[in-house]
Amino acid sequence: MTKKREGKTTSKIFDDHDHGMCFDDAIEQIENYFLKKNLQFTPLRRKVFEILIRDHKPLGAYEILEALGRDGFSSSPPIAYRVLDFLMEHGFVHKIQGLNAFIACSNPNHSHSPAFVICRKCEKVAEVDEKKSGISFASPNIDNFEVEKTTVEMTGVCTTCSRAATI
Amino acid sequence: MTKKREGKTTSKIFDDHDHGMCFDDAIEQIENYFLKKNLQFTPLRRKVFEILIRDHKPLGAYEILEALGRDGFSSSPPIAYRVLDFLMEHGFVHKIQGLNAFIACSNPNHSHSPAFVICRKCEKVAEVDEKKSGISFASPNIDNFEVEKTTVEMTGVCTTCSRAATI
DNA sequence: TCATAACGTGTTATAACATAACACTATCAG
DNA sequence: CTGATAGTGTTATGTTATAACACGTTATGA
Repeated sequence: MTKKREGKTTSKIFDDHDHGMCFDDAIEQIENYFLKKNLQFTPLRRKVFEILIRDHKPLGAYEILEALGRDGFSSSPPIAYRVLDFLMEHGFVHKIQGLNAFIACSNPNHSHSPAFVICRKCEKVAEVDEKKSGISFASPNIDNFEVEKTTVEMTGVCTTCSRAATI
Repeated sequence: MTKKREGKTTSKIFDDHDHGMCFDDAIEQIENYFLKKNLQFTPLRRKVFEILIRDHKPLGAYEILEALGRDGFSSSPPIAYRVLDFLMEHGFVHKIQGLNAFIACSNPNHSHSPAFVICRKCEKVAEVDEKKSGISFASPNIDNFEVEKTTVEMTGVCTTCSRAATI
């Protein structure tokens, strides 16, 4: 058994969306995207994305592999890593560095450099928009260094977990 | 042999400091800090810090272990991880999540939430000040979520590496 | 039509990163 | 002297990620 990655929270940023909506929308969006780009949205790729969007929480590669195995797919490590790399390239999945875990993108429709809010107790993660969250990178270029990718993760304790701790 | 982590750059942010100065200063600062806090700056802890500040580049835990071994210290994994945890707790070492590597802090004297600029070719890393770099977290609290720790890493290609590629 | 190249999936093996659990010593407060 | 704490050491193992190669399918195009 791997490390637990579960929990609940009522903090607004963690669940301010209709998840049924989110799931259907996301599938449709990703289908259209790959159709338009002439890329294959194969059963394996679809399944991996569904596993991630279903729970809408970060999953480790080996958790994804277990889920694949349960659903009759091959479950040797390169399977998951390859598909995850592919989905990340196209912005439908992000890696949470602080958890060595992967999460489906919440805003695949607009290009963005996402920031993540992570509860270190329940490990729930919210993807927040740069603008909404008040995070900003004032200068995209730092001293002629061309930034290609930014990782922003904010770790703390969500309201639910902090309330639970003081009861 | 582990992955290579070396390279050169002339990008200003990567070497706008006097390294000899930096080394001596850093050692003095950390000594004073632990003295003041009544914490032990043991030979092992000193050595790990020296290894990191010497090169002033990110090193993996196992690279640090090799260096420890060469210098006559024990080199089983927990040795490095424990000392690194200790030094990180006190802000003298940071972990670069994107590289699974550790680097000596460039500004141990003032509390800060550091941001890192990482060249994905030479893997050189610069620690930049939030203010100087134009990075800012406009709101420390997001929807009642108390942020305890932020990870900010910007990956790209430094001027030296991008010049080398086009020649 | 038959190479051959590109892609997607599959396999085995191994590398790279990190921690658990316990042992031993030294130091220090009571 | 005794027990608690801190620091280091050890063995073993857990967790995350990639290398290298095999095989089938599909598209290209000489």
